[in-house]
Amino acid sequence: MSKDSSKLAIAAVERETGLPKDTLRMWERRYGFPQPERDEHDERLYPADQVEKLRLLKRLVDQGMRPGKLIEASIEALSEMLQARQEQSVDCPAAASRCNSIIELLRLHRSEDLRRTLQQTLLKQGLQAFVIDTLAPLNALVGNAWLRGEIQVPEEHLYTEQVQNLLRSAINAQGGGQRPRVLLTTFPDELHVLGLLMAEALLVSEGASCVSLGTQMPIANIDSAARAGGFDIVALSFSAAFPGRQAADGLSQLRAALPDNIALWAGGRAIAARRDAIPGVSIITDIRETLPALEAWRAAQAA
Amino acid sequence: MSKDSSKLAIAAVERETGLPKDTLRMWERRYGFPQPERDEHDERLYPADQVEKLRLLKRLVDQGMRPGKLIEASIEALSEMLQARQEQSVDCPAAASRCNSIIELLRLHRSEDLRRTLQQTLLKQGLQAFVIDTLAPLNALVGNAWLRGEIQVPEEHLYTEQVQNLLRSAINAQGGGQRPRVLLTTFPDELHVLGLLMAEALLVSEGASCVSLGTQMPIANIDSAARAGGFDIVALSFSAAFPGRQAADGLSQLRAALPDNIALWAGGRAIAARRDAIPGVSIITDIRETLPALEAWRAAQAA
DNA sequence: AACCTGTTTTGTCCAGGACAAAAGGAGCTC
DNA sequence: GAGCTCCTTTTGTCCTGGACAAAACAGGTT
Repeated sequence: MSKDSSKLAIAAVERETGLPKDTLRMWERRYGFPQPERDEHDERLYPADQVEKLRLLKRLVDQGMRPGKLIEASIEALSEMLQARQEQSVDCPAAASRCNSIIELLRLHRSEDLRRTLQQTLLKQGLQAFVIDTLAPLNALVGNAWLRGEIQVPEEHLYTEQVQNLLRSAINAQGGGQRPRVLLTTFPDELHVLGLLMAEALLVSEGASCVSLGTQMPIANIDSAARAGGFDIVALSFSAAFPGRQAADGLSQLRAALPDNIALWAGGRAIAARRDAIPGVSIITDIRETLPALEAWRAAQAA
Repeated sequence: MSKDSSKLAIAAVERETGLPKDTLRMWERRYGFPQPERDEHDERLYPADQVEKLRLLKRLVDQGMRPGKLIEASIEALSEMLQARQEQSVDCPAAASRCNSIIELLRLHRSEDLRRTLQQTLLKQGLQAFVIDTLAPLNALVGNAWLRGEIQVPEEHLYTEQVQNLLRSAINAQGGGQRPRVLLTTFPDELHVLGLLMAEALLVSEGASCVSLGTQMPIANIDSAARAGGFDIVALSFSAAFPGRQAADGLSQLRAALPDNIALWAGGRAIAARRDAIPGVSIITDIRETLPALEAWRAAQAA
């Protein structure tokens, strides 16, 4: 056997951890970690435990820690630091117990029960309350569990799939809609779709006419699509992991390109953290503010 | 103004074209194209027309052409070569006219009409016929139009979004299901989700119990999820763009990891092209074969 | 606290060399 | 002519080590 799949090549490590090859080499050069073995052609081979540590490092660095301070810590110490970052637990106890039982289903891979529970909760609460009071805290909990390594890739994907099925059913069932016409999408490096779908569900349920272009839309295309489609509002979504600076730059650029009569909304964690406002861009720091923002737009139009 | 956004840095070109930085530098070194300008710090700045040519080159290379033979051709010549690649048009004329009118809606960004037309077609044909006779040829046409540059990123995303909404509604409406239990997903470099959803829709409509993990699942996770969930079948989807060799390697590896009593199905263009069978893997060369394959599995179990 | 300003940290870029993996082609056999 | 093996060319990815901008930090001033 020539290949040992427990040791990964640098390209595989980039895929698995999200750390670019250049950064992996730089850390090795500067800090002495990672210290991959070499194959017979002098190419790096990363053992599984180093990849695991890199994964933890990446998560902490994305949270704002500096790699130089973390690099010597053990896997256990890094795990604990991630554990400690479970701030902002859900405030309402009823919502918390509801969410925890759902997470439990997820952890046990009880996909059919998960589907049914989500569906029943949606029917009981109605679409708007479901999105605001159940999905929003649930997303945060799943995100935290993921950061802490309590759930793995399959659980996280399963969750995303189930929620997508549910939200897209709800959105599809509404159809039509009047003003405002809203174009929803994300910037090129943003892959998370749930924030977008939650916003779309809320807006559609209030009679707005929404078109989603999904994730990863280049700025020039957002601009041209918004003009061509006669939209009133362009709404962007940013997950917690998105680099705040890049978001601010892109928003300024898009704002400059769009005509003045098209509003620009931006929502999500990456944006909420930055206090510096961008002129002409409405910042939606919490999903709850979506509907009031819609009200405000309609009121302004009536005047 | 220090930045001219019509010239892109190398990282942006990698994002826009999908060509890795290393490859961009190598082509420049070897073939003299692209020949980006440099900014004041000697960093590459790619003009928009070179980026456009790179985009066309990437598409042709993905189709199997060699970069060395194409690199000197003009943008117009490359466009024509992509035009020429519109083989395998839809055989049934009724389906063709249906599909072309849908593509026309897409091109005009008539998203609401598009949604309504798809929905009506689904109701008229029923789920199975809709997937097989409408979506499958439509996917091929949209893919070709995309390769030829007749439609842009926003149109392609809009199409994907609308079809996702529709299919996920249909899947979500069914619920439950009996044996076989099927786990659906794709390998790590595969992002296309529509093939997966189409397969899921077909299987669910015949009473199978499906769980989708979405796209991009590492092989080790597929294996563990399949064992933990008590699945009978693992079904993988490969789009036309997926490198056939990587698919074959991954399938062998997964087949070796999975216990014998879990079947492994693989479908999609990348697989259909390779005639060499992998022992223990069922190749589904056409979406139409999905339901017969299900029949066959049930018949084998009854015996 | 809010605002500058210099310093340190960190990531991305560059050049040019090397070589494995993939594709193409030539010659052979059935 | 299809299928096979072996050889050549093409192509992409990896390597090293240097450079420097951009971001984060720290310290002093208003």
